[in-house]
Amino acid sequence: MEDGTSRSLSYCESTVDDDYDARQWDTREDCEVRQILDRIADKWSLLVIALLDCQSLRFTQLRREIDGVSQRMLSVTLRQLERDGLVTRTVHPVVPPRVDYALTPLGRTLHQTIKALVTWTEEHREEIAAARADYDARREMMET
Amino acid sequence: MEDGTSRSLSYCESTVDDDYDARQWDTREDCEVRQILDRIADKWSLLVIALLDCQSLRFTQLRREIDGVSQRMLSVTLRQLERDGLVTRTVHPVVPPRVDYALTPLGRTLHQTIKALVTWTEEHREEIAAARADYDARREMMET
DNA sequence: CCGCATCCCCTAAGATACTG
DNA sequence: CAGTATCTTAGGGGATGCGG
Repeated sequence: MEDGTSRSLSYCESTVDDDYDARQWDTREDCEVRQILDRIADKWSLLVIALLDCQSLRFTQLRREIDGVSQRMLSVTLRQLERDGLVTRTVHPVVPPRVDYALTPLGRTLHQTIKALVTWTEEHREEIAAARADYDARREMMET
Repeated sequence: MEDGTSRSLSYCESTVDDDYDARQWDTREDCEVRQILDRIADKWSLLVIALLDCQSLRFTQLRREIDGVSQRMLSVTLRQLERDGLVTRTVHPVVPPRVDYALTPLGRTLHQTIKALVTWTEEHREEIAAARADYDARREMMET
């Protein structure tokens, strides 16, 4: 886990307590936290995890539920989530083929957090819509 | 807000309480929740909000903190966050110019949720790393 | 038929240079 | 210093193919 660099401030819950630095965690692009964040904060990953709560869903079901996803991106996203140990992929050797996707226990812990994000969005969408309208109106004023 | 379609299940906090359907919210691509989610779950937006906790930061400070971001994407991201009412942009008319970015009260409520996501990532990064190694090892086995 | 992998195309992100 | 304008590149969408 340790790399050789001198800047080893990765995830410092650390000694500094009252020094409220913005960077409490490693912000380097190649750091593990950033990589994982980039993955789970992904547009499609988020939706997949949000949908796979308790139930398991088939590929086509997910495709139907997640409006706008291409089969390629869904495939890639599921593969990545499987690799990260967040989703299980179960192939049923039947005709026509049937593949079920479900959350792992680890994925289910993440689901809680994701759900909080979705809930936040639902609760504040009107405020955001208002802010956007306000911003756009202001800009229109400036233009003229 | 209402569109004419019959499928009006957008954001049903609704009557159903124990019916645990996967799709409790509108999954349509053009729906407001999806649009906002795509914005705040964005790679760079997430990091900006995570960094702007209590303090305000200047453009260049953010650029330094967020390793790997281009000035273009940082600029675009900040503009979007400002439009969404999550971030304030304060221009100080001095030479050299100074622009401070800070979270709005609304943005601060989102920060809590974002922080939870970062915390989750930090807490489970070893599990994910292990899952990845396991997955890769398996695939290597299959190949040979 | 379903679940993908592969191809091609195009938009959108990244790097660089330039301006108020 | 804090951005915009320009060019390049790579990642995502759409169609096709194919194995099961």
